[in-house]
Amino acid sequence: MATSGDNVDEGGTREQILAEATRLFAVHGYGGTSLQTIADAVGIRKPSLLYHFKSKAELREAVLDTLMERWQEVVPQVMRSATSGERRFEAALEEVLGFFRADPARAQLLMRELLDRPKEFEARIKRHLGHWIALVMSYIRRGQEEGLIHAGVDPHAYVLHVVAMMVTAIAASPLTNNLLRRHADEQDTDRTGQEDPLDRSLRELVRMARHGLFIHPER
Amino acid sequence: MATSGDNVDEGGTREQILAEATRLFAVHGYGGTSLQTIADAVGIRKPSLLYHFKSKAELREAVLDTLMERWQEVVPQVMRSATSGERRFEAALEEVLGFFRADPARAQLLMRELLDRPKEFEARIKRHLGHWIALVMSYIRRGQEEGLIHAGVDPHAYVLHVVAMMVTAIAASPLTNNLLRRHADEQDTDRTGQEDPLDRSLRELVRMARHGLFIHPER
DNA sequence: ATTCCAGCCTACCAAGCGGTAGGTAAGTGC
DNA sequence: GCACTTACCTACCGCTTGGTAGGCTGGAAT
Repeated sequence: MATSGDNVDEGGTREQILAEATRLFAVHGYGGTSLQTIADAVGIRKPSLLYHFKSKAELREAVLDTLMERWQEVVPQVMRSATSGERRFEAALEEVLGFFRADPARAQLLMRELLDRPKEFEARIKRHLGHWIALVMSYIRRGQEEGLIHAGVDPHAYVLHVVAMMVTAIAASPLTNNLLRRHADEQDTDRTGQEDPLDRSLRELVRMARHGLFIHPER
Repeated sequence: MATSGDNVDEGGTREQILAEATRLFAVHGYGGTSLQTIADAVGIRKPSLLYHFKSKAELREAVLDTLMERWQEVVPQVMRSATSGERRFEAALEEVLGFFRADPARAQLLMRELLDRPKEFEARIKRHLGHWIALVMSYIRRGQEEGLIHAGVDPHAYVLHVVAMMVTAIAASPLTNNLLRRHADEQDTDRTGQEDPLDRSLRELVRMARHGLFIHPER
């Protein structure tokens, strides 16, 4: 465990395991990833892996906890964006998108947990997102009272849809990329000859979120 | 295999297998469902199941093909809704939502395929949805030319987001239900004392889709 | 009457799974 | 020098998995 190990990189075996497990769980799912596969990816034997994590389930917990930790680190920045000036909403939205774009495995992991363990997922959401969601909701309600936001908006349902959209858009980006690319088209949209399909997808997402919320979305 | 078999219901063993497999694949995923479990659910032995479907992979194909068949049966009605009068867009949207609400397993199944086999999923999407998506896109473009629809809308990205939203909203409904329910609240929203959270969620979804598209969404 | 075959069964297999037992080499503290 | 810990290893276990081999049964066709 010397600072410069006997191999090449070495960044702490435990951290390496977490990284590989995150990646593999995201791509193949928890049930679809064997401890053997993870151990191979790290370059150790299976029992060595079980030395660091007592069971596969514990490894999954650790992976999700790490993900949520990273999220909690970002929340303050999101809040800061959300309370500085006028474009609070959009800034916060971009911040959240940035979190998932930084590692799309996060989005895939969340979608898989939603499908595989809905009850546990719900608990985790409430624990780590409840506070943040409530804040955005109160912001929306204030906007409604001030006449800036459509009265017809259901704040809670709206927030959930927008969050779900962001996660889905990132998790589905390999597919969206291909679907949007072949329509590179007749150079009619803008000036950029070719734009990243994910950028295009997320731009439209933000536009939809804005128009769904504000009475005067242009500005 | 008489019309009224020796047991109780009997609706064709093959069809029963497909039904149970669809349900179980949706809940636990393809890899998370063993042939044994499916056989138990149907009430036969595993080799009998493999008599009807040569392999597990073939069973999955059959399940997805059946799902897509059902979808193809609905498409004409969606089109009919989409070409009758003014509220084309919303009618088509409700029709699609109805398809998934009729059996939420459909939505879960699609999300799982998206995550587990993105390439095959993309091919299937192109084959079965390509035509329909292109039609909606051309409708949007016409609306833009007529000044009814925001010029800023990216038709393709918009359609993909809305479809993804619908599927996600249905697939995540068990979670959404609980999250939205506890806010039964202070009777301030409407007149209905208690509304189905899924209805509420989908109403907001449709509202978002409408405001994201039309320049004058109210009417 | 016999043949055939669909539809189901029991019995079995190799491979892979998560996890355990127990050992070893390299440090670390006293 | 010795006890102890950390981090890894080989070897193995019980169990489940998808899939196969082959046998039984009852109804339809010849």
